[in-house]
Amino acid sequence: MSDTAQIGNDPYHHGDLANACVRAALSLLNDHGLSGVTLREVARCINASRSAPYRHFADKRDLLAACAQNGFARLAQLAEHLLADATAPDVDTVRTLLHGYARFGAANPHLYRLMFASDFEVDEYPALTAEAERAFYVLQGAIRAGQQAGTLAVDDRDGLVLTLWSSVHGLVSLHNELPTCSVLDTRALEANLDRVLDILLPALQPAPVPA
Amino acid sequence: MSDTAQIGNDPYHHGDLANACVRAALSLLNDHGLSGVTLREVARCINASRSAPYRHFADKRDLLAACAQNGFARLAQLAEHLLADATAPDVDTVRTLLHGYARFGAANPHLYRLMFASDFEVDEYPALTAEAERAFYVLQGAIRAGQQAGTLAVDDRDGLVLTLWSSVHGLVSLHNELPTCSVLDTRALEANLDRVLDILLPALQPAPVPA
DNA sequence: TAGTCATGTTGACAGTGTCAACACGTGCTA
DNA sequence: TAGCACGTGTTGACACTGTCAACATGACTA
Repeated sequence: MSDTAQIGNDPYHHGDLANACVRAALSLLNDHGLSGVTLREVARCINASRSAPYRHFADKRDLLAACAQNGFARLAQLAEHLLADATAPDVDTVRTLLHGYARFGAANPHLYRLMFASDFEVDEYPALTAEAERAFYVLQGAIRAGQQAGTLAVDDRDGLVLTLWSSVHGLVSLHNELPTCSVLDTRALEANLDRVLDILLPALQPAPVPA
Repeated sequence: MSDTAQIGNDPYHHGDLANACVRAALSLLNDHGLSGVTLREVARCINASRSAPYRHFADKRDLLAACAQNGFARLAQLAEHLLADATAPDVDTVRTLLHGYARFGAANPHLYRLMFASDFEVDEYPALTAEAERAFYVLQGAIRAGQQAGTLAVDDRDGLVLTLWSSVHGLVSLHNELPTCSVLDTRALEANLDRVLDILLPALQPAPVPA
């Protein structure tokens, strides 16, 4: 049994239609927003017939869930990449990580909204939820590693990671959805993110070694 | 010129169809989510014809924007109510205010998503954006009043209000959209909110008077 | 009294998600 | 080697949607 799909040889059978659908949908989403993502338009983009996607996705929601999962996967990949060579993460490492997160959200506003505001039920799409966790685990793991290495302070207030996560997500969401809101003070996303992190990250700064 | 619309006397003219549309749409949104809001279904709910809403709303987006604006108005009203008899807001006042905010978001998840994730352009719907600001002004005003009254500490880190707002909004969003996410630790929204506020609000606690 | 205007209705159309029925090609099996 | 089953892609069809033009209704006004 050959598990390598043949591509291009067969004018009738596409070869990798599922991935092609996701890529086309992501492209439409990025260019024209959610309302621009149409099963028929997706099919047109990949030169397939209207209902070809139905061989690979139960319905439109199913395709959109695959797009959201792709987004979470890329977000987690980005986070992992930003931490690749940080054996002892410090405050700056965490700051860099969260800036990368924010930049991803700002660069892909429609996808970000699909990921975080499309009520895919958990039991309906467990793989999606699992993928969504990955990026969080990267942050949590980095903080734990830093704390073990002594490059990050141990903070006994157990809500710090939750607060970090909530505030960064909330800030990205506000910037994407209500960009003129006065609380944002007409500043750029990353400038505001620094304002937020200046408040939250000192708690992770290790105390200087006493003389 | 009588500005009081007569209601019910005329079987042909409705009298207050615009508000009836918003109410019906909000009800459908609450009960069946955004996909359950259909202009035709809205019209059915209020015993009007398919395209009656078009006399009061340019298109479906326009009606949805009115729903979102209604949501922001009610949110601001709630915040103002919670502050009604707080002449000198203290940390507990702020905490109560933010709990009210969170409870509203959790009680109306579909509406909350419509309010914060539906890219209504600012120049397209200036009234919506203005209404969205109101709730924020309530928080900001309360904090300033408390600082003037001495019941809240003056915090010179100018991102504190932004951090509060972002983290509460982000937390509500996470709870509504990814309720099983491990960062939420299977706790209830308001329990998690307290975890977040335990980290952020001490900065607003006035120092005890030195002996 | 006639007419103007806001408001509500009906008919129509293109576009959409979805499904059943059919077509194609690959690989297994008798 | 012949036949068949199955995964994959296509076409026809249907109900539903947003939207608009044309028309109806009734209240106010010159």
